[in-house]
Amino acid sequence: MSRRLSSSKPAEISQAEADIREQLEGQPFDFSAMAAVSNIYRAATTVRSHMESTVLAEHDLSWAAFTVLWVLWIWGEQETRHIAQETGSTKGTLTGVLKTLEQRNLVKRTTHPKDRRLVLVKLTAQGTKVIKSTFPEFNAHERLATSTLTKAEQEQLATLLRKVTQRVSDLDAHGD
Amino acid sequence: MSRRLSSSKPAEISQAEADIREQLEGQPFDFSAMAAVSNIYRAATTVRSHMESTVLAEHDLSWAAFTVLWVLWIWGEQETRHIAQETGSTKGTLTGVLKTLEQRNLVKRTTHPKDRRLVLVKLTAQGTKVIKSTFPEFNAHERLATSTLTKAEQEQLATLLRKVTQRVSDLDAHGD
DNA sequence: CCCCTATCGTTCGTATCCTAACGATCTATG
DNA sequence: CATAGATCGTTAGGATACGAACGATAGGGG
Repeated sequence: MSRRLSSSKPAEISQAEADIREQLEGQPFDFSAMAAVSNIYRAATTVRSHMESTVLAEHDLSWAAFTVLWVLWIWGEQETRHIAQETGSTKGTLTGVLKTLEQRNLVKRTTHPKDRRLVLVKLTAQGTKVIKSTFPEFNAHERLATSTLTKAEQEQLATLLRKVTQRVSDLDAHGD
Repeated sequence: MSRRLSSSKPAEISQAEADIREQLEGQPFDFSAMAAVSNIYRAATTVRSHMESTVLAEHDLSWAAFTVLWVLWIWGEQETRHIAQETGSTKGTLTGVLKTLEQRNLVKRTTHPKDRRLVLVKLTAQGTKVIKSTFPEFNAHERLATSTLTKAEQEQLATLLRKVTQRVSDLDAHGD
């Protein structure tokens, strides 16, 4: 929500909490839940924009394009709908990304031989080359980004985040 | 990066790691760093879209508009540049958001009396009413989203994320 | 007192991404 | 077989956000 909730100075965070409680005039509210959500969002935008302006810019790839190449690289030829699931983007978005990637000769689209509604996507030799050279650099930046955490903390961070994602997905699905 | 890295099934995550290592052909890479970053991004988009489609849609507010109102509510009248810092959006984006909010009579813009380059923004009575009614509901959803974590885990999550954000900000600033 | 530089908010062009509507294709049912 | 319903990818339109360029304003140095 606000930079102050992501501050590295504990005093500033405490002060922010006090400021909020003052405005709320005694109404109950969950500060730790708010701090967690705020920081998820802040960290995500910070990391993403860092990646886009460094590694991805060098290789002229958008975040979405990189993710698509990566999924195809690791798991091979995929139907468009599965790529959408894996990358977390919608079909509509994917159409545009795949169009661009195909124009740049990084992926190849073919209609499924058994079901002509489906489209199969796979890396070209050029696409394989690009992702093979981009990924190690990308991962090096991920390593840098998390280098102030111990390995155990990195794993704990991922675990906690999975629980949040899972919980929200359940809420969206069941609507309760 | 991929849904599989955010899976709630440990076996699926382990399998994903194995698949990646296979493609990498022995090249070293940092899985826990990747898992952490992937899950930050996944959690952020999941939570944000949940908020936008529930609480914020009901009150007809975008994520950015909500954040602006919240900052003004807690910390009072602000210069535009400070709002940009707090909310983490650019000046250009903010101009648009503020324009919309002002048209809806939720905020009021005035030029700074001492420095005519600056624009001061504050909530109107209507704006105060809107954020006062929206925030408790927003916070309730934040509480729901993090309800599978203990309070200590929520705090730990925020702490770890702050370290990542801080680290990446430092990287961007010093360029090393 | 007058430029030179810096800073602020706005504007404009561009990129990304989502939703809704659509046509093509497949499948189940009778 | 024929047809109704479901599913897939594409398209079109709109919302959001960023960065660069710009005009207005302020403050320091000669």
